[in-house]
Amino acid sequence: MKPADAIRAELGRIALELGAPEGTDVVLERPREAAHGDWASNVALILARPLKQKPRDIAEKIRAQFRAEEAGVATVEVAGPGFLNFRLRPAVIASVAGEIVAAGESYGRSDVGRGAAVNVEFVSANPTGPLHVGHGRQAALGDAIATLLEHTGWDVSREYYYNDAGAQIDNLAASVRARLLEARGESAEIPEGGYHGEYIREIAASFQGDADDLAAVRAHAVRALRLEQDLDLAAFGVTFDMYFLESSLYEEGLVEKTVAALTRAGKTYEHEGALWLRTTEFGDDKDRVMRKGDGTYTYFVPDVAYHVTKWERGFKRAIDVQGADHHSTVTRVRAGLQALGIGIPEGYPEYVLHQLVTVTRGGQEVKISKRAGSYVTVRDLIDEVGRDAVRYFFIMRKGDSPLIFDVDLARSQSEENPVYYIQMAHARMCGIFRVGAEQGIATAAAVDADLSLLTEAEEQQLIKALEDYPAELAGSAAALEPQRIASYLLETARLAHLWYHKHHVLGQEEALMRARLVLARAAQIVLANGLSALGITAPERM
RNA sequence: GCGCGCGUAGCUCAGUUGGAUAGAGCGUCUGCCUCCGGAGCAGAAGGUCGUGGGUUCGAGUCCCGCCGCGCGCACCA
Repeated sequence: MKPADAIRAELGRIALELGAPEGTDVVLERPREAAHGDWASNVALILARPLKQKPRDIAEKIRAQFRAEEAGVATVEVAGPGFLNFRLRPAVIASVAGEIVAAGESYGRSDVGRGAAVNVEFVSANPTGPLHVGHGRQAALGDAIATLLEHTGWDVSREYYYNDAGAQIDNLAASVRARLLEARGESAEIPEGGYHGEYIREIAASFQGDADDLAAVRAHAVRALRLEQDLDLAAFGVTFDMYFLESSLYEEGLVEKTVAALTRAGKTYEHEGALWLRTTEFGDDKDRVMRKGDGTYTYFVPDVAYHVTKWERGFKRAIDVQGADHHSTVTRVRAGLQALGIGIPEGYPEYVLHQLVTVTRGGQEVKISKRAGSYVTVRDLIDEVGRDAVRYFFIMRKGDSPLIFDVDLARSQSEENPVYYIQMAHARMCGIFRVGAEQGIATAAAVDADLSLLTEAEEQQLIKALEDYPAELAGSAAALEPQRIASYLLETARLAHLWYHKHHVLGQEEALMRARLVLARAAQIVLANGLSALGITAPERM
């Protein structure tokens, strides 16, 4: 049993004895001030109201009844308005290092998801050009969220939705055709809203067939760009379980079927030649057109049909990672799903929206890529700074905030670069074992070492951080916020560097060295597990 | 104008879902150090958490108003 669990159990027992209501949540947290101990609890403050007593009086009673010895606690203090501060025996803290080494790769994982199926949809770019940095942010966020969910017991399916049926695909086809005609010596204009990038010329050049056969041009262009995007994703190391084509919704009649179901449910009406959905019944500020006067559907209708398939495919949760410029779809898609009245939960799907990405080099904003013309591509970034740095930078800020991608910092091999700093901490831990082996020292991180020797302040601090990893992972996954793990890793790396610089492992007296080897291994494991949850490699040397 | 998001140290940002005296890195200042791996360590200065109210034992965190910035407001996607 972990130290915190022992305290929690003891607090729970006493709370019940004092007459606390059933289900009182005993919360333990890390005090901000080190002077306040290793763990603190606010139970006494929580119980003040139901017990109709002063918080400090309750705290005193709890302190009096607390069996410190059994819980591994050295001191219990009542502080401030009624907090209980606990200080653990150093040996109890140190013992955690052994548990981490014993758990290894599985350390930090949990089973809160109980194997339930979750669909995580991300990137979902239109096949009209190479992936841009916004897609990159989605790829990094989506993949990390998916992995975090896997590490907390969910059965995750990564999905990519190709909008291959809309007007923008017509623009793509027309753009390529314009280049084809141009090559044939005819004057041709890229249409309004068309695509001007260099890649359009490349696609035109690789087209073999009749330039007047627009359907063939279109099919060729979509195929070429899907391939292109696959290469972008491969370079990023992201793989999907499912690629879903918007066009298949039409081919299989699912759009029609959804419209019919909505009509049958009585949630639609005809007005001025169009078919409307009563989205105002579900929180929208005005009703929305589903079928336009020309008989075609507005974009959110296939989106609703698509999400119905997610539900019908058995996904208890669906998470969509999108740019914040799409936030207007949230209400509409959810409204459509609710209007169907088929038991889909209200918050389905969940959305993770992110703000814009700005790329800077030398302090100046970079806007242009050679091939894409008007925007920086994911591939440009990966080629320049590497996959790991791109991933870390894209998730180190919460999605709600705009992201500035500093290329100079991302490629820098210095400790100012957070990715480098974290990976370096991992490599250093590995280095201890490598150098030890080279010197012929037995460096097995044996869990039977006497861990009570790990009493230095830096050691205790590092171990406490390592102990927090499972809770950080669970919190990060629950909130769908990978940046928490990014921050956590940075702080943990800092503590690992600090310890490494101050206290040597190799060359110490045997028993102490054996204990420190366990700590080095524990730190290595946590850093590696955390990096892997973010889709970043943990090099053994750099 | 309406909707969503953001506003925390000179700069870049954390802030564990409402806890105690709001933190880190960079930069600045002072003093050490040259170690398994490229520098690091100790300390200092730096804040009205945009602003004004509210909720309560307690607010950076929740609610309302205002200011500023971003995004979206189509029978486009």
